[in-house]
Amino acid sequence: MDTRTSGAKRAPRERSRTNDPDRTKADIIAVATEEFAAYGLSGARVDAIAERTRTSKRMIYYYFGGKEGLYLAVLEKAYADIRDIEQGLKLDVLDPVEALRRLIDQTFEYDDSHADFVRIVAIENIHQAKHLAEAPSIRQINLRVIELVGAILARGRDQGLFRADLDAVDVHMMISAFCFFRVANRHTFGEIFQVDLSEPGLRAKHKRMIAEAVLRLVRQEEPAGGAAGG
Amino acid sequence: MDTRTSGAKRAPRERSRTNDPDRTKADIIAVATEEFAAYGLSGARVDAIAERTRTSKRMIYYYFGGKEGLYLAVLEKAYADIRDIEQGLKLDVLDPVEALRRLIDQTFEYDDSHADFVRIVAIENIHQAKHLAEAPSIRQINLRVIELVGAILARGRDQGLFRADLDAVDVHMMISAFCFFRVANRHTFGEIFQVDLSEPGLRAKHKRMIAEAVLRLVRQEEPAGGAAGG
Amino acid sequence: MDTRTSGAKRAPRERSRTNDPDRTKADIIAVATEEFAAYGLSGARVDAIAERTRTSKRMIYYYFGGKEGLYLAVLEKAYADIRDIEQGLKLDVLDPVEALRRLIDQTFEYDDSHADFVRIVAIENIHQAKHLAEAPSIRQINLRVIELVGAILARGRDQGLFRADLDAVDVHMMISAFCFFRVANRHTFGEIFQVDLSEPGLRAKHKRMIAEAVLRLVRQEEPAGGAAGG
Amino acid sequence: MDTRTSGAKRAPRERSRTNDPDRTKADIIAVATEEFAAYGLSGARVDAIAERTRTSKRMIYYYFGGKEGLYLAVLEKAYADIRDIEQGLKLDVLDPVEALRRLIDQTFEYDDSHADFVRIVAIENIHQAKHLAEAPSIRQINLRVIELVGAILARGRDQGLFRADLDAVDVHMMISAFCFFRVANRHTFGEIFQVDLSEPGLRAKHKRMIAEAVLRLVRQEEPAGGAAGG
DNA sequence: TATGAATGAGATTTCATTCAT
DNA sequence: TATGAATGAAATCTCATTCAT
Repeated sequence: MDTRTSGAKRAPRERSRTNDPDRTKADIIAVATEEFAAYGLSGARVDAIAERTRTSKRMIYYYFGGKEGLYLAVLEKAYADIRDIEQGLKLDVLDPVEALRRLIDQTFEYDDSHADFVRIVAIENIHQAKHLAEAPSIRQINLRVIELVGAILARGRDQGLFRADLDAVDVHMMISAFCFFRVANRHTFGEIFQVDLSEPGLRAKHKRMIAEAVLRLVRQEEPAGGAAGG
Repeated sequence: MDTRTSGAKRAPRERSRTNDPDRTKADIIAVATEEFAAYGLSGARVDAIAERTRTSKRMIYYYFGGKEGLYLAVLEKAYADIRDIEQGLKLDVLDPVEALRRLIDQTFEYDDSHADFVRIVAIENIHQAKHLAEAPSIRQINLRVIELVGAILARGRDQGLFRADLDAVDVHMMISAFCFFRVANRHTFGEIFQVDLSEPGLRAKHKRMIAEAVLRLVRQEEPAGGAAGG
Repeated sequence: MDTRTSGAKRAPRERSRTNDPDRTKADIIAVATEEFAAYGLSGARVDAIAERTRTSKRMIYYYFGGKEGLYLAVLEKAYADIRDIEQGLKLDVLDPVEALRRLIDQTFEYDDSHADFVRIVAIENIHQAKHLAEAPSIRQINLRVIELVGAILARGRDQGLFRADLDAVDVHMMISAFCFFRVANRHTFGEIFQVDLSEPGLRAKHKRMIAEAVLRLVRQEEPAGGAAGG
Repeated sequence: MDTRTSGAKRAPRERSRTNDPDRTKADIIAVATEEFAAYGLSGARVDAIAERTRTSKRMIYYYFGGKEGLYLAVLEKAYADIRDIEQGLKLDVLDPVEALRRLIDQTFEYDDSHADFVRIVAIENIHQAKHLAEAPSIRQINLRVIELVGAILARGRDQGLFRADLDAVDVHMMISAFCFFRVANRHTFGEIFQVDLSEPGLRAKHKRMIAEAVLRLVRQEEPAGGAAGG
């Protein structure tokens, strides 16, 4: 070859060659999720990801095109994973209040046990959701939760239990805000106020609190109520 | 990859020898705040900050020791700025309900109009608040808000208006969570649900909503209430 | 700094620090010209260029932005160098035939002694002149030669010496084609026909030949001439 | 940097198992010719070639040993194709002037309609014809044109029409130079002088011009001629 | 004969930081 | 106090090539 062209000098392999693309890709995504969650998009290192993978750095480029492509795959996987959980909640067989409480508990538990997901979403917001904007598949996944909330609210309203001036997006944001913040801002909040938000007692208290807050909010006020006046 | 395509390209200011260290430092911090808020700690570029500064890159090292020192200064400034606002709230002359409502409004407005602060805090959480941990001054500044909430809650409890099982940290987190999430997660939330959270109408609705949610939550339930039962 | 951020570990310098940007840039361009001429744009290696430079690879990016920026600088320099030569030819004091002959000789000598220039131009043609298209400064430089040829042709025509149906671009192409080909295609031509085009005797013969060919071509044919008949 | 932005993106052909080695090889060579012509030896990508081929990348290595072997095959094919054209010219039945004119026209047309050939030769010169040097078969193929020119010149000389001091290689170079340059340097020349050398009118003019130039050059000067004197 | 997965080696480029003045 | 030039180290990415089937 041209004296200036790189030529691959073969050396004995060390890694296990799977020839199973899906497994290879899933492996890379799993490792990358942790790295991106830990250090952010800019802070994560392709080398570091590759090192913890069953394959080599080269495969990241082979399958994902680059660091940003890998990040996008991680983002998609992170959002896709939620959908599976939402299935089987059987919310429609519960009365509205119970259904809403169950959905809140579900959200609380999910965020609490999926800190990586919470961090990835926080990171995507730092990037102004520009990757999300280019992955329309992700959107559909998440719209489902709005349908769920909307159905519960409608039933509650029909039964005269819930007020009519809040819609599904408002309520979902209320729920998400609390469950998300508790995990995403755990470090600054804990550092400043010297509390450990993951401590079981506090965790349980907050789980009750968010459910109560949302339920009190959506409940139809008795005519004589005055909390909102002022 | 280019994670910096978005973001306003501002023309570099003309440099002039000020010989006013405080002004120079303040200028650097102001520029750096925007850059860190826009790109994160790892994503921000010292070169980019220096270019937009009135002085040269060397000054960043002269005054702040390096990128991380500058970030720390930005972080301290971001938290310190809140204190000014808390002055003059005169919460103690208001009745508990009004005082709490006022504090909530204040938090809502502050986060809404200080997106850079919100983003810096989100970024610091990505880094697990390890810089915050080394800046004890920040902690003290922020503990004040807990005192304020605590005083309001105590008065309300004394008057039989507020329940006794929630403490200041719980309530502060409730308030912060919503106000913060609305700004920090604006991009992913807006993208997924196709809503513009900064739209004035929605903004006003959410401002009312968070106040109502907190007030309903802390209020002493009438004996016959049953919404929270299950 | 962040545990994941690269930090520069200082080591004693080895290279001579000039602090003379123009000299540094000129040095890089000179080396790069040889490398690009030898291996083409894709074939040249930034590492190889840097190694032969007084400075480091980093400076190539500092001053030229990247490999392609450096190539563009090389291209501009290559074309700019011709202009200097064209000055001082004093073609206007010679009679048309002599002026033309002198210009041809000049072109012949230039291409012959500037093989790198010839090769760079050949390389730029491989890239379809897309870099040239983005460097309008280069164009102006070269238009001058057309003016020179045009003036000579006009004078010759006025004196009834030259024919009127060939314009400056045609004649310039004729001259360039031969002078350029002799250098650019030296290798394949020499290999196939086993001749050394740089051998002094052949070189002199071809220099005479191209002058003669052009002069015979532009000369006004005697009425009875029949070379063009067929 | 992307040196590949230009160039047609063709959809990959559907692969089918042909089991026809010659056809497979010819297919690969055809695709490779385009790629090498478009990007040069270093610039062409084995992946890109393979993608546009009817077969897989592995076949390139199976049949040609590697990138350079494939390039060599392309080079050989490019030169070999000329031979077919030279057959059937029947130059020996024409008088010397007509024969020469016909050969010139032929060269002009060939280069004009085989830009890839021209580019491959230019590329091989960038590499100093070192591949050509190792392919003696190519040499023999091309020597034939020298015989043709030589025979014409000899006949012309015998008839007192042509001068005696130019040999076949000189004249062939003269012809080649012009025909080749017009195609090879089309891009820089066109860009600088803002002319389209492939435009039919200019093309026809240049075709006439090169024939005239060569014929005038080789013709025996009348004793009284003086244009070449100085 | 044929293929998609996989890869070592080296290429280009970026970045926080420091030096000479 | 201030600056523009300069840089080592490491990051991202590319490429010709080969393996397992």
